[in-house]
Amino acid sequence: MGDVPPHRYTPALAQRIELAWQDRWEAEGTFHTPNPTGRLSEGFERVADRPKYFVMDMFPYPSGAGLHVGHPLGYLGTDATSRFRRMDGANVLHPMGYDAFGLPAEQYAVQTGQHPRVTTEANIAAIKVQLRRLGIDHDERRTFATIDPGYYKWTQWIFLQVFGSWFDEDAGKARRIAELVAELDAGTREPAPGTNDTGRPWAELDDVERRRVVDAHRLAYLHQAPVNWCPGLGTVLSNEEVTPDGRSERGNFPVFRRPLTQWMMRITAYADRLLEDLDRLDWSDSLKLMQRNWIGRSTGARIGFSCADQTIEVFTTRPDTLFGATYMVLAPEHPLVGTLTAAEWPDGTDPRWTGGAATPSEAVREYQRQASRRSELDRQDAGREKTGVWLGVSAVNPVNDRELPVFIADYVLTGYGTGAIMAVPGEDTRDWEFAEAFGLPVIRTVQPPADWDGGAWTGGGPMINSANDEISLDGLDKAEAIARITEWLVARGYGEATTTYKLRDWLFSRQRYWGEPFPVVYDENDLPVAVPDSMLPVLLPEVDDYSPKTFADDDADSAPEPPLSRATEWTTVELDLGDGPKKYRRETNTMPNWAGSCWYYLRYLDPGDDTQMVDPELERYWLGPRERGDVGGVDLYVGGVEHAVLHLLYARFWHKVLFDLGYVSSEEPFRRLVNQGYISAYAYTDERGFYVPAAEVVEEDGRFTFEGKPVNREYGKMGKSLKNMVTPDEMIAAYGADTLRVYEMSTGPLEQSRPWETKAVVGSQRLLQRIWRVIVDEETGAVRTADDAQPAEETLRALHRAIAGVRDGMATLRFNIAIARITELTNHLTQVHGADSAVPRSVAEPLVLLVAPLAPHIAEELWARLGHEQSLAWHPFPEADERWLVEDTVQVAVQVNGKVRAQVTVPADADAAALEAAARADERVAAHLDGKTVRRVVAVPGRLVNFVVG
RNA sequence: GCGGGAGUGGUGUAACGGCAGCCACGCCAGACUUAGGAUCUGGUGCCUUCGGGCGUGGGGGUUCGACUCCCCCCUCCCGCACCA
Repeated sequence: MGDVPPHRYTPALAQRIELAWQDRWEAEGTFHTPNPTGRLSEGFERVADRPKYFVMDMFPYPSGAGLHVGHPLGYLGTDATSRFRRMDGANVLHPMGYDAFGLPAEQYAVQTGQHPRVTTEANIAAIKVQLRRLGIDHDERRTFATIDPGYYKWTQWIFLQVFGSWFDEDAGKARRIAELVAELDAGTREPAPGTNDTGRPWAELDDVERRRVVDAHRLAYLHQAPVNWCPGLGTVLSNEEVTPDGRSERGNFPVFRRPLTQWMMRITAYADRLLEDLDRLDWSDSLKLMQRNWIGRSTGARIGFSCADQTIEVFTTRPDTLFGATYMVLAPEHPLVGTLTAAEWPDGTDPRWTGGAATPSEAVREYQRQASRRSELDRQDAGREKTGVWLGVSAVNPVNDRELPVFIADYVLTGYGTGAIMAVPGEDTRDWEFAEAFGLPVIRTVQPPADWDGGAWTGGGPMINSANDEISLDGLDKAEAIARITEWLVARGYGEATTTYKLRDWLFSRQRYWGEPFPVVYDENDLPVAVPDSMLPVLLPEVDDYSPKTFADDDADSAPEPPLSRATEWTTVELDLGDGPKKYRRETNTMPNWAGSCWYYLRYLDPGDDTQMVDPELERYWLGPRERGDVGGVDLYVGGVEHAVLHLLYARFWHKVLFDLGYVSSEEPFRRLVNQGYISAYAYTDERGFYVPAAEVVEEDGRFTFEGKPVNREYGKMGKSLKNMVTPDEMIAAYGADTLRVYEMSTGPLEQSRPWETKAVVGSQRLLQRIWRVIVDEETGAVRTADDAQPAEETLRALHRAIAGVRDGMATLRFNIAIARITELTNHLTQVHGADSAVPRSVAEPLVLLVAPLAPHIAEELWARLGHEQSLAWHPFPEADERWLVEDTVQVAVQVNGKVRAQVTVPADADAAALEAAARADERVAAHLDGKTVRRVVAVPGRLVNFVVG
């Protein structure tokens, strides 16, 4: 054991410093953020003239799985940002809460045999300890969990606002349901299409019928439809929670379609606004694109084809190709299939069309059976051979009376458009493939290029073969042709221009225990009734068995059984809802776990407010638009890209409803959003393919060995199964939290994913040790700065360059470049001022402040040792002085034909002529120019000179 | 298949259209040391006949000048995927 100087910045010293400062921050309420009004407004006068800055992480889900060093990455990024903005003069709100309802928490609880509240709260406590140990500057007064009754009371309240609203298509916004009723009563509005099954006028309906009509308008409505039933989880799932191969995102269980009555949220009403407002957000293009794709708006036309005495409605984005339709296809599940199917095959039916069956109905039945069995699982295979059968009938093309045989085929999906298509093999690849397989004709209506060698031509070109007695599209381009034919179809009553979306309404019911109960009861007519606000929250009852009834994974015929339905004392309730005490039946489904995360950012503003969801004045202050046309919202929201379509779409939807109803002044919840990268790690397998502990693998000459035996290196997620997990606790024990923070932030821009490399962490520790040594004498512990010394000019330049660089890195979330500039400054100081030359205080102090957002504990400690009594958390961040950013003299490169041949030193303000003269005076340049003709000279002041010679 | 993003030393990365590789890891050498897995200093893209030459996935182009802009191609990652 050698002599470590007694006052070196060792891991042990780092621990002591960190724990002490964490205590002090808490005791002094250093990170308490004052609100402009209300119960958290103490101290606001201190920050009243500051701009506000609301920075947030996607809150964690305390699932109980172990935390590794990748988890805090985003939190460290927002923490550095929050600390920087606070020092730089903003009133910063940086809160944290916990998303604690939902499947994983419940599953973990089931595994451990404990009540989900017990395990969830224990997990939350564990995360809190870790966040505190990392030194994160959350305002702990504002924390909450979605399972707190004081929180979910307002989740339920928001549900009731959604339930109490309808979407007025004319106004393009949500309105109160009472206004709908008033307009229906007054006769100024008719029920929306599809909301009145009776077919009788509103005035003639009885109370129950009227309520059914009204309920069908609501933004939250009960709907019987095929849903994603997951027997393995014992619950239904939203479309967003089902993977493309028909499995649950959580748990990877098979999912089946089966009809059920469930709560839905009418997010489709907001499809256009959700799509269009993306343009107003400061989000990455890739994220916006994911949302655009999910919403999936496509414009086209709806066209009716008559077939027997029915009309087959199709949706197409290419009405211009209508003359090229040669057959039609319905989805196997299409409702008209039964009615349209002919009694028998006409003579001479192509055997490929019959599926080998004796009659059309037999063929249809068999094909439907196959299709349902195949379901989602291998429908994904786009390259599969096209299959289908003919119904034995033909429809008529309204444009030319051509007979179009009608097929069913599983390449047409029930859920999209109208579930039926007109097939145009000439211009659609899928239709071409089907036509090939079934021997159907092709009519080209777009002229393919001369060298086109067959197949569907989906590109542009002039229209051909597209004329009848009344209209000709020939020669037109696609856009004109679409406009012309749509006009014709509308005029003749054959169709209309229309828009469809991939986005479906949001399935909002879950047959689970661990979620928010619906604030809804059912009356004697089985119609839903809102629980009055005064009776919120509807508390989640205690039950003996909170685990859901699950089934064999593949038991498609099983039916959901919500755990709450077993709480028989709870499910029926006597209430007086204004017409005397009556018995009601409670809703036994619970909300999906997305509900709680849809609006939590609003609750941070004052989680203790029991009188309202959010104080409008606080919302305006923290989230309101900054200027006309601004969407408002959280100033910086950091989280994983996996929430691109789930949480972020749902939260935007709720926010817009709240905006329409006047509860919030901002149009969007998250103004700027950044997806932090992931930390991955190498993993190693031995010759048997088993994972070996990654920490014990050694590298020699590019070879990796474990216990002397060679192993294979893989790269993947960090976790127990790959035996490559590294925890924050281990790293903090070995280096301290500040080192871990600096290391994680130094490995790249926040958005970037990166590999973990434990052996590189020491570099960050060395940096902090050097900074420590700049200020503290390792032998005596005394502060060794020179209080009155004037820094050398060179040192001042280094300092101000560092300040400018750190500010740039902080603003752009590229903490790696901020750290690089701090390192440069530190290295400069250690070089200029060796062991016996003190660093001027006027340089040491700004250095400490620059480091503070990234390594706050060591910075506070050094700041205190420099004699400051106050925490530096609120101290102004250093400003770069332009004077020291510009050099008096600069080195410029001299190029000859673009190649650097020399460096010359010139005054910084030297003009082009002076630059050229200086360059020509350099002997190496002269040598390169000797005997050649200088054709052109490019001299950029302060940058370079380039001689173009011939 | 469609759409998006990215390819820079052994590694993570950095470079307003202007000196490619800042900073760090690793590696090499030295200093202080009984010692070094501490610390400090120096070096470290490749090739080289030591003049220099070549280098940002490949190939073209624009430009006095391209990692950066444009076109084609390759590879990897992400998203969507029979969406009419």
